[in-house]
Amino acid sequence: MSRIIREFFLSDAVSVARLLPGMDIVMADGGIPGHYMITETEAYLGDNDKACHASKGRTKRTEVMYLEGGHLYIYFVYGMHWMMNIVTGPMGSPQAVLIRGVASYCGPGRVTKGMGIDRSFNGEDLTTSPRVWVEDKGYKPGLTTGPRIGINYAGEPWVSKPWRFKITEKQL
DNA sequence: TCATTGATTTCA
DNA sequence: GAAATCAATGAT
Repeated sequence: MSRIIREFFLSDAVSVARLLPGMDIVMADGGIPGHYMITETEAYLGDNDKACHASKGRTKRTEVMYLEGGHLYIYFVYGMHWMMNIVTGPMGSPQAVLIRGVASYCGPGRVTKGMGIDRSFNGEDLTTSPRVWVEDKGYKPGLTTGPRIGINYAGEPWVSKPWRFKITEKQL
């Protein structure tokens, strides 16, 4: 096992988002145990990025994004779906990588549902938590980049930033 | 394509 | 306190 160290998560969100696809999220206790390969991510650059929740200012919900990289940011949208993000960058820099997809699951809402994640994982530290962490399996998949989804409200130039990263080959 | 859904945020 | 918002999904 090779848990990703904190240093990795202290990079900027775009760099982390590029490297995460192909790695495994390992769920131990507290959720549905298993390995979940990340297949799709999106980068959110906090204060610079109008598409990021934190760009509007620090609130109770977004304050997790201001922690240093390696923490989970779990939040609820549309009354149905939990979204899973990994905070990146140093303390005080609200960046995060949204996990849009993992192997065997389709959309972002399904990720957390399938893994059994709930709000108790908000603020979880991936570098020290005994129940969830990320492993690098050494798999370097081909990646496709594209604009992010569901952020039209952010306006240009954010809507067209190629900050979405997806494994080229269809995994199932 | 459209209705549903509920935590969070914002306004009075 | 009450209303509007929203990084989506599933049914139609």
